[in-house]
Amino acid sequence: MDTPLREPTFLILTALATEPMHGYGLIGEVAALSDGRVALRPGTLYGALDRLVDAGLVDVEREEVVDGRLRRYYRLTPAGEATLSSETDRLRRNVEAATARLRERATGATAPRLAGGLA
Amino acid sequence: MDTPLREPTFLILTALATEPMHGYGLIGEVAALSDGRVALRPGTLYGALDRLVDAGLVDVEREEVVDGRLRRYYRLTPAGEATLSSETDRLRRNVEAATARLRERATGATAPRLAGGLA
DNA sequence: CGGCCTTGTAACGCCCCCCGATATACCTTC
DNA sequence: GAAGGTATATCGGGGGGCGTTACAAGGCCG
Repeated sequence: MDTPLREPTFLILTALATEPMHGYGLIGEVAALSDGRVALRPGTLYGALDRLVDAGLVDVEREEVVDGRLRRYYRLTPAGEATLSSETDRLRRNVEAATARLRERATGATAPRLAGGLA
Repeated sequence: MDTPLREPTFLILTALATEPMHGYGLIGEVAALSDGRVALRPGTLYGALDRLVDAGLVDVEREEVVDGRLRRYYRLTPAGEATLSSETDRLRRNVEAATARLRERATGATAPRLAGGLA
């Protein structure tokens, strides 16, 4: 998994950063994190969790049965924390670059810094 | 296009925010923007540009022939600027959420705010 | 008792991205 | 002046994450 994380995956890791949660609970947590913008469906969620477990970014902390339903609790691994951290940095740099250029544009500036500069 | 932009597309829009550029030039500009992390290949670039033009986020400003080679200059449209702006906001919120949780975790805090804490 | 809620499973298609190969016309090199 | 490299754009194949839909199974509520 050297591909950059997509939004659903990123938010799942973020949700798990605080404390372990079970799959279905993540649906609500991710929705809360994203102000309701990202509404995960089961197919998306469990597919992503399986991939994350395969990649070693997340593991199963425990399973319990509540009211006859299985609850499987997922937890962020140290590798998952490292990945979330570096992905966050990557996104932050992109946000800063875009913000700078949008601001520059808004003020009508006409002096590009990076453009075509270094071959 | 209500799907979130992926990184290559996002960086292309960011590169175009400063001034119109031709396709091949964008390869270098996106590389510079991302500190060399994102090295677009022609197939990726032009595919993305075609999709962006179809979506109305980018249009062709002009074409010129230099040294017998065609240069097609692409420009950010108002819709493209709006999209880039809102995408940037979205990313910023994600970055802030992840940063907060990672910091909370680093300091060993055990008081989640959003999480279904009372389970 | 019947229907809804909760939690997890399974199968299928789409779309974006990645890559490699190709076309062409200059410019350099010998 | 022919051969090869460079700049610029095009085309087609393939893969992986995500969305979607349907389904299973057992409690709770009316």
